[in-house]
Order: sequence, then C-alpha cells, then structure tokens
Amino acid sequence: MIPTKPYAATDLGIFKFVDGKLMVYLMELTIEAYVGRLALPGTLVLETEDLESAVRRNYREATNRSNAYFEQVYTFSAMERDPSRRVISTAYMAFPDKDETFTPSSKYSSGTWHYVNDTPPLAYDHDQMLKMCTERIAAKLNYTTIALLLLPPAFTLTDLQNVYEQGFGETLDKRNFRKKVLSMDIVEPIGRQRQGEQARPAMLYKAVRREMEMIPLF
Amino acid sequence: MIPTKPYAATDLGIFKFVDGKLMVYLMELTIEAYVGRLALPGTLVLETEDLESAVRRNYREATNRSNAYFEQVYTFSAMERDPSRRVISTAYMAFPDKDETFTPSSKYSSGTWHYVNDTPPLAYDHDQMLKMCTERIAAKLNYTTIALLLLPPAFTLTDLQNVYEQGFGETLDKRNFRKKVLSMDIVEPIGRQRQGEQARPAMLYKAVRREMEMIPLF
DNA sequence: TGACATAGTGTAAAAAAAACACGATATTGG
DNA sequence: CCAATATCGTGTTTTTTTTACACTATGTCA
Repeated sequence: MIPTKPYAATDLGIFKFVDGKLMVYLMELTIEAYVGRLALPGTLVLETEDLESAVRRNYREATNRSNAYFEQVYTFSAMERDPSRRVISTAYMAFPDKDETFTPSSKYSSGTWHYVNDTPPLAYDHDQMLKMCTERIAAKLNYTTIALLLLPPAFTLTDLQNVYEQGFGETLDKRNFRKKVLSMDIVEPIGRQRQGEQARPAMLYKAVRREMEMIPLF
Repeated sequence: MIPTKPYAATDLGIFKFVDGKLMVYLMELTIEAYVGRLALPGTLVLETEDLESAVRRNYREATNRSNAYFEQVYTFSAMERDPSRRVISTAYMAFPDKDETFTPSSKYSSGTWHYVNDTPPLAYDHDQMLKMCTERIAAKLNYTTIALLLLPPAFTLTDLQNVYEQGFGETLDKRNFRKKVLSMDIVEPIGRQRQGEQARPAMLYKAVRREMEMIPLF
C-alpha cells in the first residue's frame, strides 16, 4: 500500500509527410543499456515544469526549433517500461510549423528522419508509443485538418491527397478529392508552382488557417 | 535542473445516462483542505501498480463493483493542481457494465450521482477533468458506439436517441434515427417491453456487442 | 371509457458521394 | 528541336445517402 513516486517523463513523436509517406524523427541513444538504439526524443519532467513545458523544452533540445503544434497522446505506465527505474511517461506528438532541417543540441548525439513503416525496433516502449501516435493521426484525418499540419507550408493538392490515401490505406479519385477540398475553404493557392519536377509543375497551396480544425472531411 | 518525482494519481469519471441526461458519480471529500467538496473518485498509484490497475482498484473502492469499460482521457500536471504536494494525475472515464446501485467502500464517505450540467464547483482541477471527459464522450458519439455503453443493458430506441440528441445539442428525426440505427446491426430487440410508464410501453433493445466499436453514425 | 402520452411506421425530395477519361503543360533525351 | 514521357488539371452522370414530413397504435390514468 505504498504510493509510488515515479519519475515523470515525456516522449515526443515528431512527424512530417514526405514523398507520400509519414516520417518520424528519432534519436540515437547514448546511455549504456540502449547504446545505439533509436528512440523518440524524451526527457524527464523537472521540478519547475508541467508536462507541456517539458515537451516544449524537449522539442527545442531535440530540434533547435521552437514552434510546432503539440498534442498529448497517451500516458504509459507499465511497471517495466524502463528497466532501470520507475518512469511514467506521457507521449505527445508534434508537427513542425516550418520545413527546416533540425540541428539537435548537444544533449542528443544525433536525430534522423525515418519512414514510420520502416523503423528498427525502438528502445523502451517506444514502438507502442509510435503506433499510438500514428493511429491517432489516422483517426484524426477523418474529422480534423491534421493533414495540413503534416505538410510543409506550401504543398500541392497531390501532396495533400497522398496524406489521405496513405492514412486511409486506399486510393481516392483525384477529381472528387479536389472538388471536396476546394469547396471547404481550408486551402488557398499561393500562385507559385513547384519547380524542378520531371513533369508539368503543380500549383502550390497553403493552409488557410494553420491550426487543427474540427471539420469532417471524408 | 532537478527532475521531479511527483505522486502519480488517477481520477475517474464514471458516467451513465438517465432521464435524457448525462450523470457523473462524485465523492464527498473528507480531507481537511477540501472537506465537504465534491470530486471525481481518485487514488494515488501504488508502487506495485500501473495506471490501469490503479484505475480498476479505484473503481472497485468507489463503487464496490468490478466491471466497466475504461478509457484513458488526459494527464493533468499543472504545478498547483494539488496545493499540498506535487501530483500528476491521469484522468480516465468509466462506463459501468450493469445498472446497479453503488455501495462505496469505507475509504469514501459517500458517492452520489449528479447531472453533469448541474454540479457544484469540484475540488482540485476536477472541473477541467469533467469537461474533458464530456467533450471526449460528445466527440466519440460521432464515430463509435459509445452511446450503447452509457445506457443500461436494456434500453429503448427513444433512450438511445436521447443520448445522441443530448450529446449533439440538437433534436433528431425519430423515423430517420430508427431507420439508421436498425440498419447498422448494433442493437437487437430483446422481446420485452418497458413496464410502468404512463403511456404505451416501448420495446426494449440491447447492444449486439457491448464494446466500443468504431462505426461512423451521424 | 375517454383523455392523454408515448410508440411505431414509409415515402418522396434533396443533397452528397462515387464513377469515370482526356487534353494541357512541363521536363527529358536523342 | 522535337518526340516521348510524366504529372497536372478539369465536368458530368449515376448512385447512394440524408433529410423532410404526419398519422395510427397501444398502453396508462383519472
């Protein structure tokens, strides 16, 4: 009947959509038990922080950037999730607000982008966390504009369609897709075209509002 | 730069739907700082437990029953959420599997059902937790069979319609509602009728599967 | 036994979703 | 420079889904 006083931690799935596939930013661990293994960037919560502050600090330390959309996903508390000590960790996901390369601070040895469907087994329970994040993203495609957060600020309608097709695991009709998206007032053309493709360049669009909105789409 | 080692806790919103309104089970606190105030039933997580175990134990202690549907909702970590000590608490919601009166164990002074829209200000950050739970329920009405979990095992189609109307904040057409629900293979008549009403008795139905299913409804 | 309250039922119009194909425009390589 | 290639961008018809709408049935209660 003794209450536990675990460490509180957060782990962060940072996502973006590239080449028609979802990517996640992973760190190479340096601690002894897991040396060389990959994991979501994570940190212990400090005495002066709440979870969200810890998540934002973690994001800054891992990426050297400061702005992103953050969302709490799930709290993991299995007894043995960290073999060395009791840690209860709350997983968040983040979508960067710009398309810039990350330069992790010295705390982390190195961070790299990985296709979500092609990651080696991760440390701790991070495979489970990653799965929970991707399921959350897939679910939110149905009733929010989360897709717009996964893309860079300028994207083509084909890019956007790829996000949905990937998330739903099915192909969509191009004309119907565009009709729907354009009727919804969530994207607007920015007048420029994508350069350097090996075919006719596509118009670039941007999100009308770069927040997550609750709008049923499909 | 000192990691915090907070108490880990869980608080539990237990819900049912009665008389066309959502109810929540609240406890009267006995501890000094909050004597007489109402709160969600909650408990510290023990050294030997993960969160879900603590939630189930908490449910047993608060209700003297053991079965329910549980779902993690959100983790609350604001620095001052418990003025006396650092506690990070994960809110869960529960839907009892039967319609029985609760008899809380001696740990709690007393538990009572309250209409969600008619609760006094709760202790700690439990108003926030309650809001988060009800928003989650309202959201899930759109794409799951959560409504079936809020009702007792035998219910009428009018009961079910009330859940949706209340959750959506709008009235639905009776014929269209029944057409849709009956076409979905989620409820089946149990042959009996509700007794003791002051009008024509309605047929009783039960959920075909008493789990939460992901099915878009409206 | 009549008034009252809620239960239970079908059809037609409107809206939304799905199916479907080809000309336009850039890049690339011979 | 021109032909081949790759992706872009666009409308109409059919089908499906959703919405609108009103009366009879069957209990209870005074």
